[in-house]
Amino acid sequence: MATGSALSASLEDYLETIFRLVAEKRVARAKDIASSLKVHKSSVTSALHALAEQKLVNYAPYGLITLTAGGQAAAKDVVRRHEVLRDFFVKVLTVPAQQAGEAACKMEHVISQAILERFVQFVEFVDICPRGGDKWIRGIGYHCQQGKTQKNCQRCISMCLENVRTKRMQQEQTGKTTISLRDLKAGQKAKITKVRGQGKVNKRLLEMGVTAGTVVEVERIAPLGDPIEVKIKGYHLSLRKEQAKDIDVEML
Amino acid sequence: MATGSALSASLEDYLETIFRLVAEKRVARAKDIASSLKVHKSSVTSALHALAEQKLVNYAPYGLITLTAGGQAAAKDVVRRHEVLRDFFVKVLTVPAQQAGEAACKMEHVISQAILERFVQFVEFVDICPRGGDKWIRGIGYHCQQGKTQKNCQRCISMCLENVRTKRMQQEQTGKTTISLRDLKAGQKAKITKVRGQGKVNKRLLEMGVTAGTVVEVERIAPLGDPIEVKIKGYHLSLRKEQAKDIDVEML
DNA sequence: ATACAATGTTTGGTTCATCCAACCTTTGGA
DNA sequence: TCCAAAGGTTGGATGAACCAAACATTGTAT
Repeated sequence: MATGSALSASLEDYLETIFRLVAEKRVARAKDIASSLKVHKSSVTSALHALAEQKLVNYAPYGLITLTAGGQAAAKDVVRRHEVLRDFFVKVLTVPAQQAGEAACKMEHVISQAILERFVQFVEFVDICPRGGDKWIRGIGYHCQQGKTQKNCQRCISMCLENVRTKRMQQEQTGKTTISLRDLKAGQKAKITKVRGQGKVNKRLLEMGVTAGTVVEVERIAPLGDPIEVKIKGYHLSLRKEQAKDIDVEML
Repeated sequence: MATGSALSASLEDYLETIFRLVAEKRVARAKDIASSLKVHKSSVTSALHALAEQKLVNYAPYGLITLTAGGQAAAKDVVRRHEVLRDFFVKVLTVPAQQAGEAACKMEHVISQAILERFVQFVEFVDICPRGGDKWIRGIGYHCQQGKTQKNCQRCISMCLENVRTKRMQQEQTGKTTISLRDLKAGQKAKITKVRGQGKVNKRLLEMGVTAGTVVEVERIAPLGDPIEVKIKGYHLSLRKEQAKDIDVEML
């Protein structure tokens, strides 16, 4: 998290691009970085020098370009800001994906930590609160595109209320509302109710934002069910089945 | 709107500051601009040269600093971006006013038109939709501050529904749901249902966003009820009583 | 009126971020 | 093996944004 001295917007862009390229093609080449960022190749060299000086990339002339541990962390932080913003634009403001990405690209460098967390919490709240939910979000979409509110705005609430009631009934029928994170399927969302693990691993989880009340979304589960990829507070996290077992959640 | 060539973030800041200072003290002095922006006074001089070259400020060495018509327009645009963002942060994300202002200051330079309008529409939607409203917003505040959802989230909906019903009954009792913008009091919000005026004045109104479906908020009414200051889509507008008479609205 | 303090401008220098052109390395064929 | 092209680097050069200190102007207090 603490990346030392603040990076310039430009260097953050380079870092982010290298991160994406490495994720995509295993290595980042100066030429690709240049064309991604639409700058001259010589600009890439200078940026690389600057990043190497701050120990964020492993750089040697004509050599392969990779991120150091610190660079990885800094890049992930930038990527997270990007994704949180893009998610918010797409999911809440219903902006087309491409536009959302472009906007996120610029805003990611200037958004403050506090506001960013609020965006995350906002999305979480919409997920959790029965007055929010996807029907409401669709209502926003309609409003934005048509410039007016849907006629059935009121009926919408009744439907929503009914949904809440139905869900509660289902929960009462199955008897338990709390299950383990391990038992979720890909794509499902849930709210964390308790983190039962102990020790330093647990502490690391807490630092990453895995705390009671947080909304977690399962992104992918590896073939044998072991590394479980989840998204929490805009972060992508990879959990072991062992860890997931000790996290209690409540379906939304 | 069309400000010609895009201004740099820095020049936008200077423009905005000059605008605020002029609004506040009638003249902008280099020293005040410098202290507002926390830059050296010599930087102000160079910025002023750049702005004068683009015909945005009236500048003569040692002379008074004022905005040209174009500068005024450009500055208003920046201020609008600032205010829309700040409003969103404060009203929707429940960020403390000062933080919201600081964040808006940075983001105002990089936000795209499209996203900005979405922010505006979002706030409008929350105003209009019975599922949104201030109770919901307070719910977000609670969620953000406490990290968890209010227990009475469901009860909240019922109350909201009741409010909607009550309001509808009130409207039925008074018999008319549509009144003139002229009849609103300061602080009241309403949704425009029809713009009855004609001619070029009307066209200008339409261009400013005074169209059916838009939410309007009365900010201030001058002593004799004539210039009515309203806020529409983040813009501050000053309307003559004559014009306001021809705008039909529906109380929210 | 004059001196001077407050304010504004110029000049020279720094740091970024970028480009261009010329110059090196590397690498994959012929 | 050798060499060309593809890729990467270096060394200016530019322009934006800034600062510090020297210099210029203005208005006002005596």
